[in-house]
Amino acid sequence: MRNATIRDVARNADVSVATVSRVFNSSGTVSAQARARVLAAAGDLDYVPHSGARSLSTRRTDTIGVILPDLHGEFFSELIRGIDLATRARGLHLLLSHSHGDPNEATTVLRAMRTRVDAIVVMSPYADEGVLAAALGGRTPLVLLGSGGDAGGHPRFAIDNHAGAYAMTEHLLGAGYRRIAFVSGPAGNIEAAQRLAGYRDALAACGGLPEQVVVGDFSEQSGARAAGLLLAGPRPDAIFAGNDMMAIGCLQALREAGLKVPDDIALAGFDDIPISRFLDPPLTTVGVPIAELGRQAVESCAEILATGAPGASRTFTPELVIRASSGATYSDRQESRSIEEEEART
Amino acid sequence: MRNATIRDVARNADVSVATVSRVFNSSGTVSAQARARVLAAAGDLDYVPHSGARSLSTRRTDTIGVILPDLHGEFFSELIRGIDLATRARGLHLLLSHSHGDPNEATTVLRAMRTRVDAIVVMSPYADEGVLAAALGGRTPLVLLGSGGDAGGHPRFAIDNHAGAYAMTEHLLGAGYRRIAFVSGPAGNIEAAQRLAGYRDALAACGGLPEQVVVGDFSEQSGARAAGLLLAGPRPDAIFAGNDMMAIGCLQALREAGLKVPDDIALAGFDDIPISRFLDPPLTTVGVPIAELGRQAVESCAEILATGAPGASRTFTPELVIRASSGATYSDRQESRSIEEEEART
DNA sequence: CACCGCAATGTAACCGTTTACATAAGACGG
DNA sequence: CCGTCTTATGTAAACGGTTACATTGCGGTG
Repeated sequence: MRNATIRDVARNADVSVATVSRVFNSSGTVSAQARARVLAAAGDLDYVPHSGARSLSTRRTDTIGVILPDLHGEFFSELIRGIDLATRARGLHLLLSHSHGDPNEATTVLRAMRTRVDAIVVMSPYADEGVLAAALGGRTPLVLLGSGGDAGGHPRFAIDNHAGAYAMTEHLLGAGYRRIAFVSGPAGNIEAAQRLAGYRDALAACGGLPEQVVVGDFSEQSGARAAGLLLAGPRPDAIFAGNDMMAIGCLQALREAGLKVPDDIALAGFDDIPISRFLDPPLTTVGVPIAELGRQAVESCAEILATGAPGASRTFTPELVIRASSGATYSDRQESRSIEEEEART
Repeated sequence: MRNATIRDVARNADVSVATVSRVFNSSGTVSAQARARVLAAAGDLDYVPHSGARSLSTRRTDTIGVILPDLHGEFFSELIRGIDLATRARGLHLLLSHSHGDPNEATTVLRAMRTRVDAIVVMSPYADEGVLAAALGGRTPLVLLGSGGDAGGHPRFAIDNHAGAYAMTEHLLGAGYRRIAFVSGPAGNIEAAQRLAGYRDALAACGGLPEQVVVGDFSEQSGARAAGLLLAGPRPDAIFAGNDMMAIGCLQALREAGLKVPDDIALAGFDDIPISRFLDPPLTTVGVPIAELGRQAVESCAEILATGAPGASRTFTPELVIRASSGATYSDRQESRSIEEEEART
């Protein structure tokens, strides 16, 4: 009940193993008759080439490894969806893992993945890229997802968090809000820091309006907690949450406190995860092309594998998605989603 | 710049390859000195065993393959999270793919995965299990996730959709609603059919109340569409959506129609995805231990790999999660989540 | 002191592919 | 009718591990 090997197929088809291999790889030349016999024999034996043996001799695995910081919530399911789409389109497999912020853990995961994949996509908003690259021994191509420190020559696909947060803050200011609070992502998280900076800079540019910041951890729970804290002090007239999940938490806390959004207090998020538009009120947020980000990271891997050289990095400038929660004109339907992009060599 | 091999390590540590292998596999006996030299040499050379070579000789890949029908939404991200947790805990890798309902596609995906994994978890609410098993040639252990036809001896981890839907319908009846509409999942989807049957049977048991069914496809959009249709006809006093995503779509459509939930119309969902409790009003739904389902499927794979024999199937009896959307007492906080389970040999 | 048992280690076959190279068989022009 | 080219095919050596089996050295025993 052993699995059939290429030799079994060769024997049954009355050809050599080389011919069978050629048929399965569409390489070299094979006569029509031989090909037919091989395929028939392979079908009979239910032959599938052993991927380990193949990768041993070709030094390829046709697999892309993906390491994400977390797997909670819709952001990551969108990201995985985009990644899966791209790998499928290219006939690649997808090996998935996650790692929390801990660089040691990330290193372990990377090393374990190293020999099983041809390239790795890492989203690590904490760890130093140098550490990551070192864990790979410089041999496995690496593509970075999300903002971070120096990319060290690896392609990076990120969004311009500062610009997004700046634009959103400007939008809220433009709508007349003056006491805008910000619910930040966790300390040490680079994306979170950039969003916070965008918010701060926009306030500063507007005559130095006072800031009000509460730190969360990107989860719904922390958003609810943050809203609670904000309501306890001098009440802001708008809350800008560092991501949509926290905005959802805020929304719930505000509701429980008996406040109407946006009448009593405006609310905005960041990411534009799919549910945002289904909230009540629909959430004004910063539109991030999540799935597209994943897709391009995989394409970039494929490019490295094909050409041998790392391709260009790309920073997406996110677009405001104005919905009812910020009190502005309800314009959910317009949502053009024409993503501006900006090319940049690292 | 070749990757270091076991022979390089052996040479540098002045031992044989067998000793190096023993160190890396904690097998056989190795003296403390030899072990130290091997580890030092391996560190110097940044040696990582080639997984292809290893799988070629051990016939193991230490990888679990997972095939899901879709990757949209929070249900799947929860499922993947549970699966990832379990694989990590066991030192296994996770190869992920998805396939739509099409059995041919599922077969292709399965065959492509076959040699790369030790066992496969498949969630396929459409395809015939026989087809799946055939694609594997009976050699790769298979664990099924979700309801379906005959499992053919493979462990199956599912929830009792009928019981869940029946209980929810009873709950709505108990709350006084009499014109309860059901938004069903797509035709041909077994889980959807079971939920529909549960709804029907509960109505029948209650003196044969009239049913009102609209077919959706488990997406938010289809939920919104369904609610639109229901509002066009004789208006129900409660809507029971076949999953939470469609309930979210319904919620939005109802809101746009100017109806208050639950005052004007009650609403219930199925799955208890994490966001459900953050909706306005919080959604009454059928609690499914999503991540746990994924976790157990992986554990079952591990069991097969360890013992060689397929373990027991398990059907989870879901629990009602009563929140405000059904108009009953607001009891979100209680949510005990003590999952009843039911053992069953297939 | 011969012998046994055991711990530590080495040797080499094998796992299932790919592929460089060799070979064979026609086809064809001269 | 013979080189030469082309096309089709076969042979065997990698690829990098694991592991059965052989070997060595040593302490303990009768």
